[in-house]
Formats: sequence, C-alpha cells, structure tokens
Amino acid sequence: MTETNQSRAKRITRGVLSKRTGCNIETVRYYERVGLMPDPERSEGGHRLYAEEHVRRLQFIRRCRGLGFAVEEIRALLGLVDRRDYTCAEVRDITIAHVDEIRRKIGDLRRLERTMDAMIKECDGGAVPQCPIIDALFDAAAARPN
Amino acid sequence: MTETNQSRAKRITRGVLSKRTGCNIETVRYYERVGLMPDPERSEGGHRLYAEEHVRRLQFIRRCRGLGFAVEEIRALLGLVDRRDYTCAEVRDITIAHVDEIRRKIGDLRRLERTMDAMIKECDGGAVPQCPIIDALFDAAAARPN
DNA sequence: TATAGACCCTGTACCAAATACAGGTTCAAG
DNA sequence: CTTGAACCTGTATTTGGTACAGGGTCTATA
Repeated sequence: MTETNQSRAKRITRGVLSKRTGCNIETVRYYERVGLMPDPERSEGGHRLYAEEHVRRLQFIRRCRGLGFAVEEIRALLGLVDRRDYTCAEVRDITIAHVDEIRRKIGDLRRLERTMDAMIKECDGGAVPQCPIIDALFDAAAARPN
Repeated sequence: MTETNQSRAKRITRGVLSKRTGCNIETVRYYERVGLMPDPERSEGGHRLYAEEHVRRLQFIRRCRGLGFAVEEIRALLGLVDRRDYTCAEVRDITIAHVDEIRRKIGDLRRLERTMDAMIKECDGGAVPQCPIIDALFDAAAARPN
C-alpha cells in the first residue's frame, strides 16, 4: 500500500516528462498555457511536478497533433474525456470532420501539383533568359489552373 | 508621346492597386515590408503611388502564393526576374523543389487519412461512454500509423 | 474657399503552434 | 556547502497575413 497512496506516488519534473514523451520542454509549458495540460502540482520551490497520468495525457496530445488535429480539436476531445461523459458518436463526429478536412487539403494539393507539372512541362530547362514558367506566373490567363 | 513619358503615366493609390489585384490592402504594405514589393513613389503628402508594373508584380506574387510558393521562394523568383539574368533552368529548379514539397505533403496527408479511416471504422458511433478512437489515441501501440 | 468624408499614413497587436532566449532561482549530487 | 544542471517567468520570434487606433491627406461638392 505504498505506491497506491497518491501523495506518495513518484512525481517527475518537466524535463523528464519532456524526454519520456519526446515533446519539447517549452511545448509542455505552452500546452499548459493553452489549457491542454492542467496546472500541475508544484514543489516548494515552484518546480512543476507531474505524475504518470500527465505522461499519458501528453502522449495523447502529441499523437493528436501528429494526426493534424488542431489544438482546438484536441481541447474538444480532452474536454469529453475529462468530463467522463463522452459518447463514441461525439468522438466520431470530431474525427470525421477532421478527416474531411484532410481530404479537402489533399484535393487542393493535387490541383496545385497538376498546375505545377503543366508549367514544368512547358519549360525545357534551357540556359536562355526566358522561361515559360515566369511567363505563366506573370500572365493571368496562362497561370490560371484548369 | 503623352503616355510613354514615365513621369506623366497615371499613378494609382494603394486602395486601387488592392482592388485591381484582389489583394487585401494591408497585405500590400506587408509585401513591401518583406521586400516583395518595392518602396513605391510617394505623393507630397506621403501617399503611395503605384504604376501598372506594380499591378503586374502584385498579380505575380498573388498567383505564386495561390500555388503555395513561400514568400522566400517568391523572393528568389522575383530576384531572378529583377536582375534580368535568370535562366529557365534556375526557375525550373525552384519550381521542381516546390512541387516535390507538395508531393511530400500529399503523401503525409494520405497516410493520415488512412490512419483516421482505420480509427473511424473501429468506432460504431454508439452512445456509450467508451470509444475505440479515444482508446487508440491514448494507447501508443494502437495509434501508431502502419 | 471651406469642409465633409473617403482614403491613406504609421505603428502596433493578433492569429496558430510552437520554439528560443535572457536573467534569475531551485534542486540534487558530491 | 558548492557547483552546475535543471528549472522558473516573461517575452520575442517564426509565417503570412489581418486588424485596429489615432492621426493626416485628398478630392468632390456646397
């Protein structure tokens, strides 16, 4: 019954939390400021003291960011979890909205890719001071993506 | 020979330049600050006075931004044009580097899309306070994209 | 010519999502 | 007890703009 007592559970510093999650140490403070991480317990001298749950929470945040979720979206997900009243449907809505956004971005980038490819194909890469890419960019009609 | 004289050519204000290019009026000042647009001629009272060449230049910049070129890349392109010594090959290099970057982003987003789809498929959208998406995000092994 | 009001001027603050740094304090090992 | 690593706070920087305050200018009309 030594480790189950919360006040006895070992606490870690911000540096250790940072190392264990691969999250930049300054970013931890940033997540605290924007409300993704809670105000942690402090030592007598004012140093932040974290527990295992914070490691898990920060990993969750980092994983979400890695999947492109905005801080605002993560706040919504964590809000559901923190209130312990989330339903699968709510989480699914946020996730589907996010994947829709990803698909939109993919579409946008593919259109750019096609336009750029067309411009590059026009250009022979020669050494002359004249280039159809520059012409296209200076000329409204030519540069407009199909 | 009235319009060919540069000092007699009609000048336009920042507001008109903004309207003719569809570029936000504040953004014109921003492009000046970051060196994409030149310091323009000024009226006696200090108002910016632009000529037709600036309309074309701003359209070029906007078109490049629309294709996702960074300000730094546009600076490079305009630098080549301004020095009048660019070759097709130089322009092509910048453009190919940019399209490569676009392809990399598309690849990244597609991987995200697959991961998100997999998570969504696991979730039945039910009303219970338990969701495999949340589980996946909290659990390192499950959330790691294949 | 006076004046209204549309337009423009500058400097500065703000957005996301971090990251970096300065200048000072605390912690822990030896 | 000393040393130096780690930590503290507040603020600045990044990208590509956008927005606003508090003034000055420009021009059309009375």
